[in-house]
Amino acid sequence: MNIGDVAIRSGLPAKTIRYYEDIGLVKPLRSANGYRSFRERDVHMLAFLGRARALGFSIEDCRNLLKLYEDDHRTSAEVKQIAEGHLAEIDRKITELTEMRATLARLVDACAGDHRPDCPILADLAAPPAETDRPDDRG
Amino acid sequence: MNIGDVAIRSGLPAKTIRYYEDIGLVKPLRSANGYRSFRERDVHMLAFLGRARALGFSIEDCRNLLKLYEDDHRTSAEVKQIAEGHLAEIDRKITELTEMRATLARLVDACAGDHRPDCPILADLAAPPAETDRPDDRG
DNA sequence: ATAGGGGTTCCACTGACTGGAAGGTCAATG
DNA sequence: CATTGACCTTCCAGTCAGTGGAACCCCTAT
Repeated sequence: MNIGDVAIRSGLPAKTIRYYEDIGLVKPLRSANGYRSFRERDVHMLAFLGRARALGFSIEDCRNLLKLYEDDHRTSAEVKQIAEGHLAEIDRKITELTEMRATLARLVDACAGDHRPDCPILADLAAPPAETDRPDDRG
Repeated sequence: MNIGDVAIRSGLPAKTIRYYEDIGLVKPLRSANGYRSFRERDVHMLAFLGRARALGFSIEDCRNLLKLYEDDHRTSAEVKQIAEGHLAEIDRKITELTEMRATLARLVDACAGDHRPDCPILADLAAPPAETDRPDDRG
């Protein structure tokens, strides 16, 4: 099968598939005319990669997951460890974004958004208020 | 002031400060020996940039925010628009990550994580279950 | 013969830095 | 006066996961 058909069947752009070959994730055969020739197994692997990437796994995670997938002697513990690591990373990102969101939403809320130049958003970026809510907070 | 002191005062690595000069965000003077010479205003701008970046604003957003900050004729509406755009982007990312998290957590939960090779995580990546919960679903 | 719709390689670019090499400057010390 | 060490400089390469484009080859149909 040529790359165009594989792109359709795997849902990945042809460019991405070539890139995945470049970095050794798939190893399609070559036809006499130099075209890549994909077997069913390759298409399957590419679809696997597409789904793993959609879940946010890094390419290196994908490489390891694929290796485990192809390994009859794997243990589910190995797979789970990768997934848990990624889950922790996702949680870290969500936390970070949620904190950003809270600050930003507060500032946006405080901003009139009118024709005047006064702006709490810029004021905060220029010099965020010290945390002196409580009288005893670091003096 | 030399770049090392500015790095300490602004909280940004010297490398980053040089990069910010490279892309035109700050324009420090130069001493006779070729060293960058930062004024108070430069330090102030770099701290501003550091806080804007910490809120996740892109460099281009930062550039525009800084321009507005320095512009007496700005309107808070312009600032608010940038912030709201960024807020929407953050929300988009949180949504995306939350969806990934849900799927991944379900799979991790279903995985025994033991010595056996059977693994629902790999099974899902290989071929996610079709959405045929309801009998009439595209069946 | 030519047009088109495939395919190929290779290079450059993205964002926002970061690491490192090779070398210049300066204050303090022996 | 030479040297050490901490600072500074520029420039190049790498990160991550692709994406865009140029220049060119292959195959089929007309």
